[in-house]
Order: sequence, then C-alpha cells, then structure tokens
Amino acid sequence: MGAKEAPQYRKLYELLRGLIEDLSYQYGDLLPSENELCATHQLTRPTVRKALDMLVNEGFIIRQQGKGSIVLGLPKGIGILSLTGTTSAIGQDLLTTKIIVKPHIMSWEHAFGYELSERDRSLGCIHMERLRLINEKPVFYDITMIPNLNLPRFTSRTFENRSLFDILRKHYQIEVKGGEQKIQAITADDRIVKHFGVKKNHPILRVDRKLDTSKAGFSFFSQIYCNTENYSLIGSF
Amino acid sequence: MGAKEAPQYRKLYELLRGLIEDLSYQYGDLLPSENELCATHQLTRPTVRKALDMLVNEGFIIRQQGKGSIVLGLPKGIGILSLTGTTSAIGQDLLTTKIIVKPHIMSWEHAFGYELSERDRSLGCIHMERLRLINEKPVFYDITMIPNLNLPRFTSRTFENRSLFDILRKHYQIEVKGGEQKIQAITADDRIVKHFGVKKNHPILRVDRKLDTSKAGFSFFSQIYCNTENYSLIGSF
DNA sequence: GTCCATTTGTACGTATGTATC
DNA sequence: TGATACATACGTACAAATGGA
Repeated sequence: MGAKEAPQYRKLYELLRGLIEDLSYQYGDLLPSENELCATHQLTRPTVRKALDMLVNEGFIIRQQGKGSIVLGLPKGIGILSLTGTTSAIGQDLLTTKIIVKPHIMSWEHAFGYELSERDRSLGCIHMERLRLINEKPVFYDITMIPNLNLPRFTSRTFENRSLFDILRKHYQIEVKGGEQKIQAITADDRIVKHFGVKKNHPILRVDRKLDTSKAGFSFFSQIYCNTENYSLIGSF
Repeated sequence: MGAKEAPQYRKLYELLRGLIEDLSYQYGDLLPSENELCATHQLTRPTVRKALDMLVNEGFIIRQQGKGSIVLGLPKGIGILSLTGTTSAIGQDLLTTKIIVKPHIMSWEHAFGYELSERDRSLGCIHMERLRLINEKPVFYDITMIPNLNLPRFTSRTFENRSLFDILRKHYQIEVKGGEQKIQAITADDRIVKHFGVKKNHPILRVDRKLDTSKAGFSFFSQIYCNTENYSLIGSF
C-alpha cells in the first residue's frame, strides 16, 4: 500500500508555510485574500480557510476582518530546542549532522525513563543516533527512539541536515503537539568524551524527552547530550 | 452598546471545556459524537466541528476517526519547571524555601542576557534570591528580578513556600503566558559551592529565563541554579 | 461623515471517503 | 458486513470590519 496523498488544505498549508519560512512573505506582509487563493488553487473557501486556520494556530499569521491575513514570520517553536551562541546567531548553513547509528529497527531497551505502552513495546522501535556539529565542532549528541508503527520507508530516509519534526510533518502528517522533558547536568562519560573531544569531567547537559504527537497514542523519545560550553540550549514555551 | 453575544461555536467550546475542567469528562472518556452534539444544541456539523477543533488545538481532547472525541483532561501547564526524583515523587511538604536576599528595590545590573526596555531600566528592579531545599538538602538557587512597576506591597510580601506565579496571579492578576529559557551545564562556582555544599567542579544546571505575562510589556527574569545529582528538572511543553 | 468594494467571520447545507468496532 | 463516527471537500448566504473614494 502506497502513501496516501495529502489533503488539499494541507498542501496549501505546506505551500504557504514554506513561503513564510523562506521569507518570501515577511513580517507585516499580507497573504493573498481567501478568494484569490481559491482562484489560484482551484479550491473553495472552507478549504482555503482550513489551511489559513492552521497557520494561525501555529503563530505564522494573524487575520483581521476587513483587512486580510497578516504574516508574523517564523514563530518561536515550542518543544524545539535550539542553540544560541554567546557571540553570534546560528545560521542554518553552519549546522551539520553526522549519522552515527543509521535508523534501524530493534527492540526497546528502555525509553529514557518514560513509560511505554504494551503495543509500542511489542512492535519494537526505530533507533538512530546523530551527532550535530556547529562549525565542524560537535555540540549535540542525539539518540532517538520511535515506535515502529506504520511509517513506510522511514528507515530508508535520510536525515542529514533535516529536522525530524519536518519529516514527520511533511511525509507522515504527524505533528509534535507537546511533550515532557527531564534535564540534568552531568559529567562527560566515555562515549561523550569520544564524540565531543572534551575532558572526562567536562559538564554536559542531558535532556530526556518524550514527544507527543497529533497521532493518537503515538509518542517518541529522545535523549540529547549537549556541550553548552560555547552555546546555550534555548527553548520557548 | 452592550457586549456582543459569543458565536455558537464558542459557546459550545466553553461549555465542553467547562465540563472537562470540572471533571465531568475525564481522561479516556468519549465526548458525545458530532451528530449528537448537533442534535442536542441545534447546530450543524461544521459549527460543532469548529468547537471541537478548538479543544484539540488546546490539548483538551484528541479525535479518532471511527471512534470519537477522546478526552485527555486538563492540559499540562507550560513553563512550570518542577523536579522529579529518581526514587520518589516530590511532596509539597518536603520542599522548603530559605530567603537569602529579601525582596528589595535596586537598579538593574543585567537581565541574564535578555534585553530590557527603556522603561524597565529607568524604573529599576525588585531583586531577591532564594534557596530551595528538599528534605533539608539544597537543590535550587533562584535569583529573580522583576521590573519595579506598580506592584504595591510586593517587597513586603513573604515568599516562603509560595510560588511566585501564584502570588502574581492572585494578588496582581498577572498570569505568566510564555517565555524563553537558556540552559547550560556549568561547574559549581564559589557561591554555589557555599550554598549547595558540593565540590568545586560538581556539574550544575543553570537556567536563565525570561517570563512573559498577560500584562502588556511586563516580563520578569530569573536565573536558577540546580543540583541535578538526585533530582531532574522537568518541564512540559 | 457616508458610501462602497474588499476581506474575513459565522453558519447553513450536502456529499463522499475512510477508520473503527 | 454493517453501523457509526470522524475527515475531506464541495457550495451558498449573510454579517461585520476595514479602508479608500
């Protein structure tokens, strides 16, 4: 069975979101009116409005009666952990990702302290490990475990330089809705010493996360090690 | 001119939300089907669906095709950092607070790296420092700086064992709506060594936070040092 | 201040597809 | 298999806010 095509409202949503994300529309701009969007995309108003409603809910635009759909720009993503440097911002181009352990199916050993459902446990998990580098210096080590639940072709996809959140949203129509995280300061263990090239007792941030999605009963888990010597982990809420 | 009546979908939303908040519907319950809601409230499906969509967006319910609208309960509060132990949960009674520096008015020295408005800077800030202990062992060291802006009697209030969020909400009708935080793993400095009684190079979590409130233009700032040896900092989002 | 075209907001109706039990 | 429930998408009408003529 092949992948089901995305619904019309979602395709329009992705299109408009992309135009905001690549700055084709910027803060203060007006999107085309609903009727224009209907005409150009051969859709009816309820369908167009659904796409616009999604953009409102995620903070990309606000709408004003009598005026139009006003672009706010890139929202602060909740649950998105990003980095900030002390001297400069992080450009997309400086960040590289190295796959340490390719996505593969295995049985669950643990879920970083979180509870697993019986179904998730019986299906096994997709496991991968990635090292993120900024200016070729390792900053993140990222272990992800996803229930092996009807994600066709998932293990064969490539993840270099692409957000897991984006892949889940675009290819599987799964959105991260919320989650929970546990944060600790620890000292670097052998594996981290090896990947990060720091001294044995260097302070390291560890984040254990459970991410809940729009798909009922579907959560996934990640553990992030972060060298915060030159960068801070930042998050909005 | 009187208040305009709320639209139908919003009235239904408020009704259903109220029933979830007062636990008439609880985790796992099914709401009445769309068609039932249509019949009981004399509305059409698009209107009912709009109300249900709002509940989904705010995390009160999820919906499953072929099954129904499943109640999740009260969404978890965002921005609240709490602690979890490895062996047991934290009871309210085990947590004590010791005021190290009483609330007092001073000029801003910094805002933990965040930008200050000109007005905030000119008014000065209310500054306080608190040590939080669990089972008489220090775990948090908390520095808070609040713009000195029309908060009568604030410096004379007592903060032992009471959440700053609760005080702002109950006494000043100010709610924390969101914010931003920067997290780093550091090694204990002299002050932390003194307050926490740990060794000089013990790994410590530091969180710099900017908290935005329902009062326009009113944000406050805090810096939290946390010994995560026996407890993890946890947060929902 | 008024009028009017534009734009979004609310609400109705209908049909068909698809997942669940 | 059938009944039920949600998902998608079409169409229509009128109300209310905005901004310019």
